[in-house]
Amino acid sequence: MADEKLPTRSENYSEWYNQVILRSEMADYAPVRGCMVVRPYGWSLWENVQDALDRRFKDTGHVNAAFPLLIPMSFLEKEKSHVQGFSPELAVVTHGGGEKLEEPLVVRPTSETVIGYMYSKWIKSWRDLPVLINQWGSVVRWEMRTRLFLRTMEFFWQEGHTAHATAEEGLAETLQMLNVYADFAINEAALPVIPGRKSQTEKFAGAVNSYSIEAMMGDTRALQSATSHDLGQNFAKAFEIQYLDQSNQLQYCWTTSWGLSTRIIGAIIMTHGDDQGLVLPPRLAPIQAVIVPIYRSDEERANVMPVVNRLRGELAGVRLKVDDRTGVTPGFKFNDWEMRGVPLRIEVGPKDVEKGTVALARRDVPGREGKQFVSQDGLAARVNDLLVEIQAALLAKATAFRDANIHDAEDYETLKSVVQDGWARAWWCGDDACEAKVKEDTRATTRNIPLEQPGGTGRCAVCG
RNA sequence: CGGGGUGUGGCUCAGUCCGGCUAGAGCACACGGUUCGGGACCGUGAGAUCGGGGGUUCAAAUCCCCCCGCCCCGACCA
Repeated sequence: MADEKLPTRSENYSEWYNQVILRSEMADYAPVRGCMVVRPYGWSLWENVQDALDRRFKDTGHVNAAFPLLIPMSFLEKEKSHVQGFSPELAVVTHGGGEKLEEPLVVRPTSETVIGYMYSKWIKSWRDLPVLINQWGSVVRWEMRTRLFLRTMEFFWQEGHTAHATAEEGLAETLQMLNVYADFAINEAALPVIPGRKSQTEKFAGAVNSYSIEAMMGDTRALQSATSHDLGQNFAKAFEIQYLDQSNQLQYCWTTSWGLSTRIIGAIIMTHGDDQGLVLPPRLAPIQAVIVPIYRSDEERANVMPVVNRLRGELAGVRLKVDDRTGVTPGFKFNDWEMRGVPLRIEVGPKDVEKGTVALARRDVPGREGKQFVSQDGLAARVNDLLVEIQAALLAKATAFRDANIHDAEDYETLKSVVQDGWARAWWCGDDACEAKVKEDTRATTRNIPLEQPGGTGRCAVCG
């Protein structure tokens, strides 16, 4: 709880981002460089993310399971492009039980290989398909540069791995889960993401095609917020995941994988946060509303607390915190909860007790304009309505910001200038050379190819 | 790994160029009092092998040599 003001978002975005995380007590630096400790407040947000996703996974027929952390090196080597893509960032265990291991083990950077190995044992018949399994856990990638939540060496995520009988089913699964992510991002996290397909150079190591949802951060940079991969038969062939079809023919399965990580928390912070700190979408916020009782004397306290306790009871359906800390002033508490992004603050003081009111302050509208005095009667209904309203307002604001920073580029000059401070939406012929040229000239990368095409000329903005 | 910075109580830093007495400040922390509707104030107190090692000197946070850590930019990426 530092007393100093945050750096403003516009003045130093990355410093602002770090300070918001540290001061809101979401996470902390670990003793190992590049790693992160997720503190209870941050983890609580992650649990809400997990719940929202798990509901969706179960609705689409998936079940959870757990696979091992350590994977024999030889497993990764079975899929050529997979090992090529991941080998530079592997953490490798060479010793165990005080002795050098015959075969090194890698700490999983992702689990396609072990899961593929298990699937090959489990799947024998078309009756076994589809296999729809998800795992919650953490993975390790030896990143060169790290940032809290956005890119740490160990990160928490879920990874779904499915096996199907046909290419069509595999693709349908890939797109279904992409849509699940988009639905989650938009409706739970209030992130107006754009779902689409990655270019061939940007796709996952070992995939036929990768799909992603891309979100725009407050500095207009893009953040890949979840991915869904159509693995074709690449992993099925590497691990011999085969089944007998109805005509007794041996067939390779078609597999998919999809994942969403704690990076989404970074996305939420960067998208919604402001100069006062975090702004959390009500549907995911660990604390949706905080009651700050205000009193000076024991007598005032005796008048205020019964009202606070009554309101606490009435707000039973809301994730609520009553801040009864002594020794800090109400003004301090206001700022403290704003830093933590709590969507609604309810102030109850002696004047409110007298008038039968409370002060209601919404986090997404800074300053006085976000504060109103309302009757204690019907407070629960009003709070619930406001939480819905705030959720919608955050999405609307982020959508407006995103759209204001996406520019159509029909020719190369326009494209080059537009990507300096926003996203360009441009036609592309699909050629790697054009993609490389853009990256060379502007350092901008292709993000994804939206599933819904935007119209326009249909002529490549790079090569004409 | 390349380029640029930086290392001094828990945090942010001053002091280093030009060596000098007991290493300072603000915040945070503990206790007491006054406060309390937008980050309170006063007093008292605790807390530091000045990143590590070596050297020069009567004397080193400060000068010299070696090592280490961390931060930012680039290559990599959920």
